[in-house]
This record gives sequence, C-alpha cells and structure tokens, in this order.
Amino acid sequence: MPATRTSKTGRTQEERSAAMRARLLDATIDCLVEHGYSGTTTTRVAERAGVTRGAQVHHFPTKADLVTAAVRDVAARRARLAFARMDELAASTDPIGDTLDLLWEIHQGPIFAASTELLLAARTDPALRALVAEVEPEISEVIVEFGRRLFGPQADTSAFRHYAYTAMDTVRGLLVGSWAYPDDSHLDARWQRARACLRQLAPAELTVR
Amino acid sequence: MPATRTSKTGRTQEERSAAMRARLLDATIDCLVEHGYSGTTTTRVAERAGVTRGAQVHHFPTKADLVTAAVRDVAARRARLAFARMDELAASTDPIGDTLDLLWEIHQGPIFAASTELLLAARTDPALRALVAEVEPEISEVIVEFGRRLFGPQADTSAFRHYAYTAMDTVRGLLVGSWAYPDDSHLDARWQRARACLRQLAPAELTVR
DNA sequence: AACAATACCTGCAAGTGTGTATGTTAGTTT
DNA sequence: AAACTAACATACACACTTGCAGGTATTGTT
Repeated sequence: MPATRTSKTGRTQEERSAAMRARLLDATIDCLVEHGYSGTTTTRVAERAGVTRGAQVHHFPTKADLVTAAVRDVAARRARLAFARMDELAASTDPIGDTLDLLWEIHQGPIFAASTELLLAARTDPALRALVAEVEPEISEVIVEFGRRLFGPQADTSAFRHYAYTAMDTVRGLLVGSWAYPDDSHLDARWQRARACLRQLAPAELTVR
Repeated sequence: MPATRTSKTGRTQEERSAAMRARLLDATIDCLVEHGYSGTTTTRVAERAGVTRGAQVHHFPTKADLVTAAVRDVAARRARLAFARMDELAASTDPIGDTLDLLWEIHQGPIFAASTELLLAARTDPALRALVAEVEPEISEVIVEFGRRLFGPQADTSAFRHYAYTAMDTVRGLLVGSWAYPDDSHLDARWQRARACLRQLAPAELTVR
C-alpha cells in the first residue's frame, strides 16, 4: 500500500504513470489528426501534452509504440461506447438499421483520421506494420464479439462476417472520399443512400437474439 | 526547327525535357507506393530516376509540385486507358456492370496507393492541399465526361452523379480495407458482392446512349 | 561564330526528427 | 531512515530533408 507519504503530491506511482500515459495518448491522437503521421513528431506530442520528451520516451520507447498505443486506446474507448448502447439496439424496432447508424456514428470524430494515418504509415513501415498486425486482430475480435452478443451465433457465419466487412468498407470509402471531395454538405445524404443499400443487403434471416 | 546539330545526342530540348520529366514522375510514383509520402524524399526520387537532384528541382521546384504532377500523370494515363475501352463497353450486353468492373480494374495497380498517399498528405499540408484542389476537379471532370459519352445526357443528372460517387466510394473502401486486413484472398469475392449491390442500385432508366 | 536560353550538376546551409546516455526527483520497500 | 526503483528532465549525436546558389553543358537563334 502507498503508506509512506514522503511527498506532498500524494499520488501513487501507478496513478502518476496512468495520468501521464493518458495525456500522451490524447496528445498523440490530436497530432495525428492535425498533422498526419509524419507530422506527429515525438517532440510535438510531448510539447502538446505539456511533458518533456524524456517522460514520453520513458513510457513509449519508440514512436511506433506511442502511435499504435494511442490508436488502440481510442479504438477501445469507441468500442466501450458502442457496447454501452447495446441494450438500446436490442430493443429497437430496426436493430440492423440502427446498428448501421451506430457504425457510422462510431466512425465520426478523430478515430477514423487517426487510424487511417496509422494504417497508411504501416503500409510502408515494417516496424509499424508488425505492431499494427498485433492490434488489428484485437479490434476485429471486438467487432465480432459485438455482433455475437447482439445477434447470437448467427454472427459466426461467414455470410454475417462478409456483411459486416462490407458495411465497414462502405463507411470507410465514404469517409475517405469526403477528404477527396471536401464538399461535406452531402455527406450525410450519401450515407443515407448507402445505408439503405446495406439495409436491403442484410441477410434476411438475421434477427436480434 | 532543330536544324543545327551541334551535339551528338541529337535530342531537342523539348524531347530532353519530356523524357526527364517522365522518368522523374515514374520514379515518384514508385516511391509513393513503396515508401509512402513522407518516405518519398526528393533525394530518393532523383536517385531512383538516375538523375541528380539539381535536375529534379529544375523541373519541379518543390516536392509538392513533383508529387501532384506525378499523381496527375498516372490518373491521366489510367483515364486514357478507360476511354480506350469505351466502345467495348457501349457494345456490351451489360454496360453498367462492365463499367463497374472497369472502375475496379482502373483502381488496381499503383494508382490507388499513390493517390491515397497524396490525399492523406494533403489533408494536413496546406501547400499540397492547394495543389490537390486544382487537380481534383480535373479528375472529376474526366469521370463525368466519361459518363456523358457513355450514357449521354443522363450523366448530368444528380442521381447519376450520386451513383457514380457511391460506386467510387465502395471501391475505395474495399481497397483501404484491404490494407487493414491483409488477407487479400477474399478481396475479389468481396468486390463481386459489392458489385452486385451496386448493379442493383443503378438508376433503372439508365441506358447506353 | 557568337550570344542567349534552357537543361543539368555540385555543394552547402538551416532546420528537424529520432533515439540514447546520463542526471535528478518522487515514490516504495525493508 | 536508508536503499532501491520507477518517473521524469536535460543534453547530445547522428542522420536526413529541403530548397537554393552558383557553376558547366547542351541546344536554339541571329
């Protein structure tokens, strides 16, 4: 136990460590979104987090570690957010449609830009690639688990998996496209169209558990 | 006319210039694909093209110029390739389906990786962004023109445009996804599914001109 | 043949990014 | 309270990138 109060701050090592890591990860995501992967220099991250570079390197020895940890972190947070709304979906009159909307919603915010930056960087950086290869199955597994809890064993069929992938591809495509054609005004409308298509495409026998 | 043959090479300035530019642009695309945007250093490009950096900077004063020119170049070449197959499409029994397949085919090869690298870099780099904003409408226009020639004035309806965008988004999404999940084996199968969906989604009244 | 213009080369300056080595402070253990 | 460990800070070395200045060679013009 943290018995001896030798100092004034009164924070245990673990608390300090966790707080520091959180600040660094947040700063990293911000940098990824604002400056892209190569613009996310360890120096800049440290600055933004209000931390010295020494502290940063102590927690994340290499840039690859830092960035993957950051993306893993937001992904996990978004996942928790999704799971928190599971009941709502199960009670819905159109669970599939609502799940699609949730998928869209989850992808809003910094997560998509950040993870795309990571992904594209990993495409050509072996060190990153190795780390991403570790993280990616975790994320996949979370998605599958989500489906399993919502739709039961049907989620383990290959048809379901294909469907889930297709849905995610569609969302990704729309969002990448939104960078190419910065006319964001019709973005939601286009999602509505795509959603309608996906809704129709859903395996007919799919029912909420 | 290039009358005076003062030298042995016998190449006109314009020829020299064009050849040099071509070599630089090709090398740039290769680097984009292999090393990503930030890994595409002007030094590396020059090396790869077998040219000094001085020559490179003479033709493309800045890195942004070089890279956008390169992407514009491949895009143009792919477009020519598409136009070359226009007759084939017009004669097809399923012109829309075949056009979708052509769209997919066009996106294979280096063009997609290269342009995505450019796009993502432009997302956070103002100088690049400005150049991309110039190139992007050109590309859009080519696509619209293609549609217009194949489907006539129907291509100018907003429904058609939305459809074209959706199709392109789908292709992009699939390909970005293929980097996230490096299991390329099912990629074509997934395109078949997506294609089927898009085929169905096509404006019913759409006919070849 | 002489002059101008363009293509191309060499070398450099300034800035930046990453990782590491080494010192200091705060927390933990006995 | 002393010894120990983890957290954090400072400073540096090495490599690398970009854009530019100033020179040489090739082509076009008169």
